Amino acid sequence: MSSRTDKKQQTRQNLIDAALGLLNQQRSFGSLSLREVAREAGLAPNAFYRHFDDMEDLGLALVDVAGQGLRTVMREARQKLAHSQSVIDASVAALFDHIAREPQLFHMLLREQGSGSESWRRAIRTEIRYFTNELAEDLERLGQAKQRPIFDPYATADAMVAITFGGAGNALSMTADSRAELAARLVQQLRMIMLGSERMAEPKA
Amino acid sequence: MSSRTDKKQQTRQNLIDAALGLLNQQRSFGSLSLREVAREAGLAPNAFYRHFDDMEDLGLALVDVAGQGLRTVMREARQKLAHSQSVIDASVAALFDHIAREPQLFHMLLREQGSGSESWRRAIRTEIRYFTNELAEDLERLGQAKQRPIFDPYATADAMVAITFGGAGNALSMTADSRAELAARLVQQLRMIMLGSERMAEPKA
DNA sequence: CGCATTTGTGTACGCGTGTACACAAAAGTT
DNA sequence: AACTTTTGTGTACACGCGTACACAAATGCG
Repeated sequence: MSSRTDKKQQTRQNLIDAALGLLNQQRSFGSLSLREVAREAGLAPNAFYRHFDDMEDLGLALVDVAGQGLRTVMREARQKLAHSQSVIDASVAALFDHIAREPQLFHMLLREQGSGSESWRRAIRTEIRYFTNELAEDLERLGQAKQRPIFDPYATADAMVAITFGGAGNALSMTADSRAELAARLVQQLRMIMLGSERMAEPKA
Repeated sequence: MSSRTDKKQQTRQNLIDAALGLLNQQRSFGSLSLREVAREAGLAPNAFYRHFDDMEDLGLALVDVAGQGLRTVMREARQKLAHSQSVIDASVAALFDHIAREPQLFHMLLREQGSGSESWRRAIRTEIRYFTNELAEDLERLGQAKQRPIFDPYATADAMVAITFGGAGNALSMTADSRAELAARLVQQLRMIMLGSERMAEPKA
């Protein structure tokens, strides 16, 4: 069975890839047209409706794909952790690798948090919160292991994520060299947050 | 003289206001049409060209307006500084005031950093860098005054700006209550950065 | 096989778009 | 007062858009 199901999945994927292919610094998802995406995917405009209700529906699918990719990166970063010097170095390196590999997905996730429909924005925020929560747990566990607890793990993780994603968003339109500089500065900034959070957790103060 | 010049400036301003009025969470600047803006401003479509070359030109004007507003807020924050407890509290409060007062301008500046033409993005980045540089100077001066120097003032200021603007971007789609919570967390996070930066500047370490 | 379902095509529609052109009314200039 | 310049209008065009409808080809199922 499922020569048909397979093919359907395939052209669905083609539509997703087509949309991603059209996204770059100049173009936001909101400016893509249904016909444009269908054309890019080699389909008649009407065939689009066999796979998605409308462009918003496609957009939600894209957020989903991007979110899965992000979570994969997190896992990779944790695996590398054992062999690397610090969580921070490993995480930043993994993230920047991912960005270099699939910039369009990040473009979506980072740069269109503020546009689009309500459900669209909520989906993106959910993905990022997911990311933040897992980092918060990591930080807390790590702090206990090191006997150096941190202050308000969620706020700390949130700050780190904000810095990292903000930086990553800027990295999208940079040369490889500038990216390396940015990554180095990011590491410093994350260290500041880490140290500051530890300091704020110290008794007395 | 200049009954004409005045009137021209006036309708130009009308076009700018019309564009801002059309911007909200759902609508990005890139999705506005020339006709739409002209309509909102009570003008025939063609009259648009008497004031701007095209929509991109209008966009650059908007960035300019937003940037001026931002710098004004900075100055206000510095003036309040003397009467307030900390730079951080004062700055965050001033910024959030401004956001509540003119959300559309911030929507533009914060949420469309990553879309639009090259010149558009560069203009926005320039405005933010301006902001960051002035903060860096403040931090350095303050550190010397307190005998508590900070580490790499620019990187520190950059981290603070990233956090603040990231938070401010999220605040745009929040209720007043949530905003207050967010502002409180922001203050904590900025303190972390401050403390961490001071720690990193400590000799030996 | 024969019929039903699914996936995709072609045509057609009404609409909003950017913008070109010709023109009107007002303001500035001499 | 006679002119030029500036600001805005009205009409018109070709285009891309979303989507409705009728139909073709392939696949799945009895």
